[in-house]
Amino acid sequence: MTSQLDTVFAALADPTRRAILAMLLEDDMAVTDVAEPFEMSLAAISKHLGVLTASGLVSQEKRGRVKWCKLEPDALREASVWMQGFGQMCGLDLDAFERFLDTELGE
Amino acid sequence: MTSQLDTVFAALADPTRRAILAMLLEDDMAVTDVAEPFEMSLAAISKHLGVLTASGLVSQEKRGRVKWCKLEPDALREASVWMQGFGQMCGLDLDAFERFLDTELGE
DNA sequence: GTGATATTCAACCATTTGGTTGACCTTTCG
DNA sequence: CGAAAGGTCAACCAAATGGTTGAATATCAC
Repeated sequence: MTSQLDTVFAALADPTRRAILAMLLEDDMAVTDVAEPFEMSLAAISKHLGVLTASGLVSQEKRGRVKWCKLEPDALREASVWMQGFGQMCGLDLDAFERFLDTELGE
Repeated sequence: MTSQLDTVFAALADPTRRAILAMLLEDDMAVTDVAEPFEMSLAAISKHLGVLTASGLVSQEKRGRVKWCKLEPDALREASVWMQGFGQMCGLDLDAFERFLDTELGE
């Protein structure tokens, strides 16, 4: 029973994967283009994208021979809500926070 | 050069460790008391606390034969900021977020 | 001092992770 | 058609992770 929190935090724990997410912030990208700036094999990047996809942080859609990678920021919500329970937001009304996220992120 | 983000997110990726953090939210605790509700050895919990301490999320202080564990919520800040950056880029209205925090935290 | 309590250490084990390479499949292009 | 481009798969490897035991180290209580 490995929760969404487990996989999302684990996905975020790797600097290469965080860099990929940052790149996808700009725009959707093909796997090859994601791999380009990194000094590791395409297969390695493909694995990282697999981890990100499994966590829900990225979605992939194949069009022709190109597989497009798209950021899915909604997957960060659960993790974000969990983190708000700590730190400077200690004592925050989590229900209200969730309602806030709902309106802000739409849906 | 393994960054703070790496270790913090990695620490958060384990459900046992998240549960420990939630317990420490209530109060400081001795290692043995932290371990009590879990169905694993004390040594395993000691290791988890080691991971949490290495990440800065927990500090430990030995008084007598008891080692007290204390939550360090400040260690979450960097990770929180990183995640908030995504919300920002993804269209989250940070001003509204700040207003939300103001009302939630009072004053 | 003896013994119980609190905690870590060391060795071990199975599994996962992050990377490599080379073969493979599909799609596009000339 | 044949060749190149886009990706994945499979096998392998080293290192890290998460757990176990049993011994070791302090400290406290009698």
